[in-house]
Amino acid sequence: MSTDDSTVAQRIHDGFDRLTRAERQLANIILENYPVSGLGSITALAENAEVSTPTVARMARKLGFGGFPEMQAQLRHELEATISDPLTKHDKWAADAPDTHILNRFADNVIDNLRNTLKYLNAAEFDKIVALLSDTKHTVAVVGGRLSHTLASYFFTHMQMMRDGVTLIERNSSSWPHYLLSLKEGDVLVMFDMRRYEQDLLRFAEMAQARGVKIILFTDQWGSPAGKAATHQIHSRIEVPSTWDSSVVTMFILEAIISAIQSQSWESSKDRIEELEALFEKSRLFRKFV
Amino acid sequence: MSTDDSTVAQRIHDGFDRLTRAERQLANIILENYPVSGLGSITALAENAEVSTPTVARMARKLGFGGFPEMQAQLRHELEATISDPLTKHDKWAADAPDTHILNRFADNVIDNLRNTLKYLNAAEFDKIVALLSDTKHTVAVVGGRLSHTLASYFFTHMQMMRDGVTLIERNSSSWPHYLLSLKEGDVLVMFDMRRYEQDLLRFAEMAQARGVKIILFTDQWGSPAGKAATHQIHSRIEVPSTWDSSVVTMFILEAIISAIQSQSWESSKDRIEELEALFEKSRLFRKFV
DNA sequence: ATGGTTCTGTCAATATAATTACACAATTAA
DNA sequence: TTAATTGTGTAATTATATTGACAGAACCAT
Repeated sequence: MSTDDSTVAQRIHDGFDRLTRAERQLANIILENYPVSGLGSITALAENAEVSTPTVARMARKLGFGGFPEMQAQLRHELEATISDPLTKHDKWAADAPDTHILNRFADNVIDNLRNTLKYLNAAEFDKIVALLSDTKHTVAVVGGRLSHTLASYFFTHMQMMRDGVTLIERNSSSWPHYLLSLKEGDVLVMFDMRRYEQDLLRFAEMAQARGVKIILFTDQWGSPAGKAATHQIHSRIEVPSTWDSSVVTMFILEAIISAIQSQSWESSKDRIEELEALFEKSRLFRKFV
Repeated sequence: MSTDDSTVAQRIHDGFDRLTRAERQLANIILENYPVSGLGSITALAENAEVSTPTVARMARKLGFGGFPEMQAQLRHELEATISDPLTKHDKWAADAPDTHILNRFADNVIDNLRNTLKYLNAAEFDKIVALLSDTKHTVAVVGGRLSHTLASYFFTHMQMMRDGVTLIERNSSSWPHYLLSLKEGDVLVMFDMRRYEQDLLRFAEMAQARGVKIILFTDQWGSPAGKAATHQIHSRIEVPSTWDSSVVTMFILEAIISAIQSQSWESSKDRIEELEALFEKSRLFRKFV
């Protein structure tokens, strides 16, 4: 009996002549709503095709499977191939390196992370976040954890170029109460808290929430405990073949947000940016190196 | 409990905040390969998510189903709808947003950047960079420009966890001569210089090169002038539909490098990292907030 | 640190699914 | 028509999946 990996549909077609009356009846039901009808229990399938369960089991054998569960596993396997995005199946990224090279494995993984993050990211919520951050009537404070401080800093740098009233909260939590004092009701706190969630950030979030501050939380797929206090949160997929987690997807979202804010407030920020560029030009003169 | 007919994915998202740690872990596995991973037995799913079977059953209840089989039936039902609906497209990133939404445009663009960057990235050179950075006989200094300082800082933070002799050079270029003094022949300088290349960085690179320092330069597709002085350089694609450039691809390569260094020097860095983690645990006690 | 609370896994019980054995039905060849 | 053959369903058996009870672990507030 063939133990190849051809699809169930293929096997049914190839072996159709050898099938008996009841089996053909069953085969047609399977093909009719393929492959979903084959994914329930053997009993359900048998009832659906109006044959007995042993008929189903026998046919699975006849098609070369060890039994019904084996055939079902094959169906699931096929389904997976059908459903997954062809983009992720891009076989190689760095052409001159083997598939197993870290660059290729990393690339597959990151794309997968991005895809799964975006699949479940709510676009309406994204837009709300952009609106909140564009609103210059309220100040924006940015805070990050041990490893995510860099993301906070990256975001801050760009925000600062676009608008007034943006603060980067220092890494050292002993100074946080001071920052808290200056946050008023309606102000916005952008927080980063990834795996190995930090106590201090949770406390900070709770206290900020108590003051009526709106919190935008960037966290991972499992969710920081600070989520309880957050107005909006974005979950990024962060797992990669590494000892550490990946910030790539979060960075991606930050950039998309920055871009959205920018295009939304282009008129008001255009001058600001030009002015800023001019200042940098000028300051360069002072910084003659050596 | 709601007995509506919303999708499992929907329910997971709506109820995510109410889910516990193990449940979130499970939820992510379900969403990761949706809906296929949920179509096997409860046992298989539990193993896949590394939780116990009762956790799976409990979550199904929590999401408003009568039990696991009921949830599974819903998954099959959804699948049927998805498969028979020819309009379901898999070529969108954020499914609930229009093609023209910034998230989708950004995603297309970033993937393109990644693809083109990797296409022209030399794997052998990548490996040489990894080897250079793994070599603890020489020190590593990291320096960035106005906007790329965050990348420098991100890289530094991770390098510091893996090995000794890593320095982050401050943003302010007036102090750079001091850093230069401590760089000896054979030492490694990691430099970031993207579009709007900075004079100071170029000078710094030249002087470092004169001292026999090996320079690893991260730059954009057009190449920083500091490339003349660099031993190795990596060009990332940085253009996106935004006023600013994207750091996503560079971040990706940094993480791949970090991962490669890590797995190469796992034996020697394992203890270091454990020790570090222990120290962080301890210091947490001092950091009681408020 | 400590006691209370919530979470989560192990194990046992129960329910369901899948297979086997077998008897009868249908089909075919003489 | 009838004996042989093949096909099919029922019922029993076995295997597997699912759920429930509980106890230890983790977490949280004090």
